[in-house]
Amino acid sequence: MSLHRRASAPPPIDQRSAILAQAAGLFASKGFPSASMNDVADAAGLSKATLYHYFTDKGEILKTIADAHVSRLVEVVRDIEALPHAPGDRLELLIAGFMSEYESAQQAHRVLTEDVRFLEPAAREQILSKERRVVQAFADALAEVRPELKKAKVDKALTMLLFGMINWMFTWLDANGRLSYEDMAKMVTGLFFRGVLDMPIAVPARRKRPNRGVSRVAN
Amino acid sequence: MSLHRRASAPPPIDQRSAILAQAAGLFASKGFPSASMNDVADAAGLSKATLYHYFTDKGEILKTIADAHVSRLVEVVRDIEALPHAPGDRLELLIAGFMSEYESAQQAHRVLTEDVRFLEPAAREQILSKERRVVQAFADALAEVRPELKKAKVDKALTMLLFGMINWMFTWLDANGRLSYEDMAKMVTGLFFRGVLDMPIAVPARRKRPNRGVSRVAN
DNA sequence: CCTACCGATCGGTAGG
DNA sequence: CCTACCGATCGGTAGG
Repeated sequence: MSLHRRASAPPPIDQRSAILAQAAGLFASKGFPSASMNDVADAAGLSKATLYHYFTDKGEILKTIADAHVSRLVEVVRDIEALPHAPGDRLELLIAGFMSEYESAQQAHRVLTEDVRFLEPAAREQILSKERRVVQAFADALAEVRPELKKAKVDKALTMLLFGMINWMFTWLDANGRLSYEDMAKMVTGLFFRGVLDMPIAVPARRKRPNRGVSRVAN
Repeated sequence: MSLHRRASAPPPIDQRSAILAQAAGLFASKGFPSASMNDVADAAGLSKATLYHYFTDKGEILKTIADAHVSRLVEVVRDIEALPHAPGDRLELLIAGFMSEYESAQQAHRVLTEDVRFLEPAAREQILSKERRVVQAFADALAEVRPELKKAKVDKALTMLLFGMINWMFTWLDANGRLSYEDMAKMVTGLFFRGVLDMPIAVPARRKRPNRGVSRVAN
C-alpha cells in the first residue's frame, strides 16, 4: 500500500459507499421506516454518529440512493435517444437496457419503487420528475411503433402496464433461478410487442356506457 | 330504533369493522410500520385500549385485513373454476374478476401486496399459501389456452408478468380518471392474450449461452 | 469517528 | 360478575 496512513487507522476509503450499500439492502428488505439508523451503522461496521458525518439525516440517505438509481435510468434513456434507431428497436433497447440496469441494482430499484413516498415533498418531487422523464421516453418509443395509440390516449396506460411487468418482477424473480434477466427481457419484449402491434384502437371510451359485457377485445 | 339500549350508549354495532377499514387505509397510505396504533385509534374515533379489546396486537389487524382480502380472491377463483368455461374464457374471467375485486378493495389490496412481509412467519405463510393458490389458478387457466407454455416451463413467469400489470396498476391508475378499471381489464386481457397466443416456444434456455444479442423474439 | 445521551413516541397494558 | 370501554402510563427504542 502506498497510502501514508497510520497503521492503526482502518482504511476510511469508502465509508460513504458502504453506508449507501448497506442502507439500500436494509431499506429494500425491511422497508425504510423499519430500518433504523442503528441497523445501518451496525451493517456498515460504523457508529451511528459516523452516519451523521456523511448524511444530515436518515432521509438524505434514502434520497441519495433513489436519486443515484433514477439518474442512471435517465442516462440509459439519453444514450438510446441520442442515437438513430428503427422505431421498434428503440423500445426494445429501452426494455433491455432497463432490465440490465435493474439486474445490477436490485436493491436500489426496490427502494426507488417502494420507499420514495417516505421522502419529504421537495426531495420526492425531484425523484418523481426524473421518473416522469423516463416514463415519457418509453411512451415516445411506443408511439414510434404505433402512433395511433397516442391519438387514442392509451400510450401512457400501456407504458405503465409495461413498467408493471418489469417492476413487479423484483418481487418474484429468483436471480439464481432458471430464467435470467436476459431471458425475461426477451419474454417481456415479445409479449408487449405482439400485444400492442395488433391492438385494435377504440374511440376513447366514455365511462358507464350501457354495454358492460366482457371484452370483445380479447379474442 | 327497536334496540333496547340506553340512550346514552353509543351504538357499538361495528367498531371492529371501523378499525379494520381505518387501519387498511392507514397501512396502505403510510405503510404498516409507520401507521401507529394511535393513528388507527384516532381515525376510528376510539381509544387505543378499545383496539386491544378486538385484536390482540397490531399484527392481528394486519393479518385480518390481508386474510379477508386474499380469501375473497380465492373465492373468485373457486367460482370460476366451478363452472365450465371455454379455455380462453376462464383466463379472461379471472382477469376481469380480479380487477373488479381490486376496484372495491384498493386499500386491502395494497396492504396485501406491500405489508404482508411484516407479519410473523406463521401468519405470513398462511397468507402466502392462499396467494399461491390464486397464482396456480391463473397459471392453469393460461395452460388451458396454450399448453406448450407449461411444457416450456414459462407458464409461471408469464402469469407473474400478468400479475405485474394488474398489481402495479394501483400505483398509477387514477380511480377518477378517464380510464376505468373495466377499460383497463379489457386492455390487459387483449394485450396478454395477443402476447401469449402467438408466442414462439423456445427450448428452455441455458444460462450464459454464447449468443447474447438482443432478442429476435420481438419482431 | 465514538460513547453517551436527549425528547418523543412506539406498541401494549395497568386500574377502575 | 359481565361487556365495553377510558385516561394514564408501562418498559423499550426510535431518530437525532
